[in-house]
Amino acid sequence: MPTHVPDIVIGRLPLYLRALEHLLKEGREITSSQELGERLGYSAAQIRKDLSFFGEFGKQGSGYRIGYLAQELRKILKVDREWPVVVVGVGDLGHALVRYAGFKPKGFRIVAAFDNDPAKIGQQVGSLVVQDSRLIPEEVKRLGVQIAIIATPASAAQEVADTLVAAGIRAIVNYAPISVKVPAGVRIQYVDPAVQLQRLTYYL
Amino acid sequence: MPTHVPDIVIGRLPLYLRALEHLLKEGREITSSQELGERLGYSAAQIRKDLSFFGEFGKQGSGYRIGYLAQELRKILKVDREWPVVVVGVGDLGHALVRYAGFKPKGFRIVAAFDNDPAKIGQQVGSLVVQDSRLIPEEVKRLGVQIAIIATPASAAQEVADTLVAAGIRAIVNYAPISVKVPAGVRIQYVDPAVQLQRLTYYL
DNA sequence: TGTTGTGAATGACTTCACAGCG
DNA sequence: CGCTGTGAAGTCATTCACAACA
Repeated sequence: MPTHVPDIVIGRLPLYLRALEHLLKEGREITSSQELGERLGYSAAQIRKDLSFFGEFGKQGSGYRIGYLAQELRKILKVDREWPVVVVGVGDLGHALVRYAGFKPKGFRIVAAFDNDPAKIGQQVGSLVVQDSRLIPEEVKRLGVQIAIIATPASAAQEVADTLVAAGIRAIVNYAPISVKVPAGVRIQYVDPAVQLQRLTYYL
Repeated sequence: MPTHVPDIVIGRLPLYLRALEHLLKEGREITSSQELGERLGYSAAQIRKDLSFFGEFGKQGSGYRIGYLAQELRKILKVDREWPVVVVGVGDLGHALVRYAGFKPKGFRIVAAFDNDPAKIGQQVGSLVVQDSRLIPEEVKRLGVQIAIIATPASAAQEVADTLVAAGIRAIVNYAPISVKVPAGVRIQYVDPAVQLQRLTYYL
């Protein structure tokens, strides 16, 4: 429905949702843009403006019903369902992501893990068995997966990304420390642990 | 020297540095804002403008000497040295971060790991032994650490952040799925694996 | 010629401020 | 009365476009 929503707004919505879920867990039922903003470090106006891209969710004078707004945000973000996700690269980081308990309650389930190291293929990780990377095309198609996490070394990331995209993947979170090229229409998010730290040292 | 540099510019510099290091590894000596931009998905003008906050690093007609520009960026970002870093929370994710090989070449070394779980305290992780979280204040001071990574559950993150800040930490990367309050002057970066995924589903 | 560095122009995002309504 | 939703204003970021120069 919204004509066009800036990426930067979409990027904040999961944070709003996360804060609402925490409030709910505290037993709260109503909140305000003011309170949300204080928790998250955004202005109240920012939050109201962001939400206004999608509709009217609050009540003048009282604020937002937390459960309702959370559910609306889940719908907007399409996390009112469970998305299957594959992980490629089962080193320490990939291993941790495959076992990460935080995905399930947020709408994601890791359904397959791949590696090209014969020593890792066949190993049990969480409830999954690591599969040969050569099976990515057929498994991604078979499982109907659209989302992948890359956790390989930098040297493998571009080739893995190409394979994933060819197999039908349309969204990638890349933990490998390199930028990869993907065709228009494929979204990608970067998480390089070292880059996160390097964004802080300037200020020290 | 620069009057004031927007955070968003600082946030891109580590990506420029990373791309330059990859180019160097490919044996290249010279690059251009054009080429860098194509690799990273930014406009050439963006890159030139960003660099112009800090000085003049290129040559008209030819471009940038890669090794030189990389070294200048390291100086600007203050990663032309090795920063000690502590990790709090040694679950799967913390474990992977403590052992992550990618920090060292980017200017960081994990010098201590803490957890409050008696089953984890005393365990060897990489070259470190997990210490009791109660030792954070004295260890952070003793080691002179200014940077911390939080990889605890959400429920512990605020208390851990408070302890870290009180101990002298001035920069935090928070992998816990919650926003924490820190006093002005303490910088914080968030990496919530589920949020990264939730930023993608909207577009599917 | 090719590419930088940079003011000027454009575009995008955030904040303001208040009408409107519960 | 308090808080939302939202145009308008203000601020910040990006792109343009070109002089300067190797």
